[in-house]
Amino acid sequence: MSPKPLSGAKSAPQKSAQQTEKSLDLRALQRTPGFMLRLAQLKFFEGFYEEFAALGLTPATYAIFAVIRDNPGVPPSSLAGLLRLRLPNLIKILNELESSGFIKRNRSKSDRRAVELMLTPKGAKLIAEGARLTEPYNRKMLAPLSEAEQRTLLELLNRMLPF
Amino acid sequence: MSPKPLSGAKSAPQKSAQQTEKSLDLRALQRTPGFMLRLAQLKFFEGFYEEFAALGLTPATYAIFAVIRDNPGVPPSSLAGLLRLRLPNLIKILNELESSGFIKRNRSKSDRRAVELMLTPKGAKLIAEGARLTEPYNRKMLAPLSEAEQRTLLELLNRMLPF
DNA sequence: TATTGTTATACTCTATAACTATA
DNA sequence: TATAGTTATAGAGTATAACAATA
Repeated sequence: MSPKPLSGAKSAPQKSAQQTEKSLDLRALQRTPGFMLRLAQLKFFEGFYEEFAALGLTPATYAIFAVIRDNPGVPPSSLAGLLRLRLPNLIKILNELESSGFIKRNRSKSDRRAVELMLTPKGAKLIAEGARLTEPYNRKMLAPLSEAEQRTLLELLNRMLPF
Repeated sequence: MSPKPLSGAKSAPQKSAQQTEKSLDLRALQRTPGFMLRLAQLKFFEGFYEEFAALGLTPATYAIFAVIRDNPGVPPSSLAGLLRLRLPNLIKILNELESSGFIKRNRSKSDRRAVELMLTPKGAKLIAEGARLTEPYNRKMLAPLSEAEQRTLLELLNRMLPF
């Protein structure tokens, strides 16, 4: 199947005047996976802020909470590597989450340099509430695709990445 | 560029609380399209900077050049809407591209507020050189997928978005 | 000496308000 | 008055360097 045609076809050779947004030739960018991925990611992030604003969750904090929930004791360095955040930038977020009472830092007994991250009950409650919004949010974002296509998209993204 | 495994890869077994990066449970995030899209986009952008650094192109300037090339006379407002950039941020980039001699601004005859953007020969040459790198770059980024899967991914992304 | 976490800081990207010149 | 473009500026997000504590 070929990429969906534009809302307006390429306007013939050239009018010397300006183009309106609807009649632009965007085919080159539509065939550019990096550009389309950026637009898709923007759509998801904008939708996320709308959907999760009431809980105060951002895409970054949602991911942080989810990883700590599923991996209690995970150290900041692993978390940073996984989420593709630089450690100093993650530390700033962790400081806020800890001072707000959502997470707790324990020093490892076996290596006192290491930190073990845990959710507090307050943090666990927050991510549980967030998780309840996740399915309808994803469904809304992926609405133009059938359920089979949604699964295919997710599978292809996973295969593209070194997980 | 991939998150490097922590060097603590000693054969010593881990304590119950400590998680190494390799043994983390990431299934929740792997099932989260927004997170996977972010990782995929990061991969494409990092690869882009490596591949196009010699030309001085960034993902943003590449897209700007491509749209002006295919739509000479396009106004900044349409370009911004299309690329999901705020107009003031686009203007800054356009100022640099113009003072470097890659693009030209013409005032519209019919509406003297409006600006028509064009590539200079220097700009046309640059995007032509960039376009030659595009196919091998995309192939490299999408290497884990078959060609049919690459087409499917692109089609699904296009269908997800309001083009 | 090397590693984990942390602080400080700079740079890029993005967002908002206000100004200009035309309409 | 409204619109296209522009400027100035503030805020996120992201990057590197250096330090403290521990190994």
